[in-house]
Amino acid sequence: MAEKIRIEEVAKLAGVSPTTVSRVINKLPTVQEANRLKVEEAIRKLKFKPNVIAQRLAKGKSDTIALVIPRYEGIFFSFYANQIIRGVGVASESLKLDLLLHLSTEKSSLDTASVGGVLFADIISNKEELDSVLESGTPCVVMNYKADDLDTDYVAIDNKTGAKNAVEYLIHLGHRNIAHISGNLVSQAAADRLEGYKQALEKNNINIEEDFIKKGDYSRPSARKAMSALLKLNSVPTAVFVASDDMAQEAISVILENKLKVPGDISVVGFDDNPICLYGSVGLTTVKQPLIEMAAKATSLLHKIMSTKAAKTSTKIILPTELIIRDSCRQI
Amino acid sequence: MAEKIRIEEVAKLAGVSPTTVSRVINKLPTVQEANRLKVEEAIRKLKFKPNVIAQRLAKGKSDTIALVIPRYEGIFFSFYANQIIRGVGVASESLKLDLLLHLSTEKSSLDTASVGGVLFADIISNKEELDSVLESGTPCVVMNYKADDLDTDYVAIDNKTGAKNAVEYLIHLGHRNIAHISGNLVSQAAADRLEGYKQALEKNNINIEEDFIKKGDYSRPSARKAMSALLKLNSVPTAVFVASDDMAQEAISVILENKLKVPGDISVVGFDDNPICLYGSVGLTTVKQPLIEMAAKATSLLHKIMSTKAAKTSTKIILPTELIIRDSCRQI
DNA sequence: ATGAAAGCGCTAACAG
DNA sequence: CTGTTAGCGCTTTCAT
Repeated sequence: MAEKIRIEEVAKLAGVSPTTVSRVINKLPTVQEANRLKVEEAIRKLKFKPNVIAQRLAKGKSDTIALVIPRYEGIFFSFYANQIIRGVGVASESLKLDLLLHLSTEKSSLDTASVGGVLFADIISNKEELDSVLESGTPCVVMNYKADDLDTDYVAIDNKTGAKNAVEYLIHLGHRNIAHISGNLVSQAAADRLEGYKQALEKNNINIEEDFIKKGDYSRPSARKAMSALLKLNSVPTAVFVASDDMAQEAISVILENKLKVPGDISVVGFDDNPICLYGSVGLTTVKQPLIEMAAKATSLLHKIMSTKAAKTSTKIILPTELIIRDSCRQI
Repeated sequence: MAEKIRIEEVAKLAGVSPTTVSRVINKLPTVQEANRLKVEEAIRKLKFKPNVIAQRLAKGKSDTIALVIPRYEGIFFSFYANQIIRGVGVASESLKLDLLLHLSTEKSSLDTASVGGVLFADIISNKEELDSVLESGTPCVVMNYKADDLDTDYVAIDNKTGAKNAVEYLIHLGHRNIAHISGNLVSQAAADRLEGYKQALEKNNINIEEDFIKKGDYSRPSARKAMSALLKLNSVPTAVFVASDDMAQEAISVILENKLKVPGDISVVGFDDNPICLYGSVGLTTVKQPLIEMAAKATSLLHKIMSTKAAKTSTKIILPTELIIRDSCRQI
């Protein structure tokens, strides 16, 4: 158990006041070179480490950011969450920010006091939490949710256009009976993808058939159920746009189990560009979203907000997606 | 920007001293019921939230734990890391501990001052970090690394027996030419799996052929290289035990690309029970390791250590693995 | 059971 | 450029 040495001992050893030591620690320019050297020497000798907690209390601010992820299984246990955690983890590391991981439930609201800023990974049934953070005045950036109604900065993905492009690709391939298996519509992303699907159809004068729209929740079982239902329709679709790669993969399994071929009988497009879809029975055509980039941008934006005391500037960033064409779709 | 109210305002409103308010907050029993009610009422009215930082400084301890993950790509971007983060995330949530995610690099040593305890997710080239935490006297538990030489508690997986069981299963199926593609041997887990492989062979009087042992690093490319080399051998093995499912999946791809069949020509066993192997061309037989359980156990162990000021008790837990038999191995 | 006073370890305002 | 003096907001002896 190493003895805790305080700034005072360092000061004594260096023959200066605690204040001067503090100045050295915080790299303030107003310290004579000679003194700085003495202090640094003393710090080294004593193996002094400033107590961060005391620093935070005195400075009244923290360089810790919280990443809150809805503790909604479908999202927390997903490719999405993984990417976000990785992206934010790496970004905060390089910005020298401490990262607090907070799995939000409906009640457990984040304690903003210990944190200098908050990053929301999507907003699903935890809007009150966002509100309370906003109200507390803590700097905040939300990801993947275009909170235009709220006074907060965000970095989101253009889900609507991504979905639209995917469906138009299918249409250009000659498909007209295109189904959609959605994600959980409580998430804005899922709703936007559904909307993009509809817009593509409308734009190309294809009737929107409610039977072709099946609600999933991002889970494999829900995709299985949805795909099975689609297969039982009188007129089976020739293509299906699925709101996640994971669900797309499951849909393909169902199709195959029913002795149909992908893309021979049914074309499939996913969403995510999850590496998992590289190793299936057929390379999945999908919509790639820049999750890591979104996470990195959000983190550095938050950092900027935290470090400038400037008046709140509303930054709203929307990142584009990219259609990745592999082998799961065919010309009709 | 909500006004920051302090304990003093609450005290005033309730007509008691700050001390009493503090007692109520900390649920000390020595407060009259009447006063407690008044204080609680005041807290509610003022929406008072104690300042955690000040609490920490005053109490001299923190209920934040750090999860340090080696920032070694092969591990950070793996199924392993995911499971650990999830396991620790959920466990710490329910224990009301704050979770700090720390990606350790060789230099960036964790600042133990702000943290009440530390969890290490494996030890790879960051042993000095462990040492420094240990030396600081901060409570600490390491996962997946049997640090018997160090004075620390740990929760690990019985990799050796897991590997041994997998290889013996292959032997019982009649295989004698069994190869191994290892993980990165700087990790103890990979070394143990290799050791288990060797022990199984020895126990069954099968010669250990160095040509059959290929060193991978948990990455897919390394597995590809290893499997290709194996296929070029004069006597190609009839079975291969691979140190991770991800690598096993890649090995299978290589085998298939060479017009051989799994398990027809070559049987394959993986390690992890990564869901990814459910959806490949063949269900992968694998060794399941209780990662989530390990994470949960480690977290609660750490919590116990942190909350009891008792003398250090050395707890060393080793969790068993389970062989999951699917379709990638055949009788010979 | 309760309050006054003294810190926890550091930073910030203000003189000098 | 440097030291002195107050705090940051809460907990904790120690009397009462």
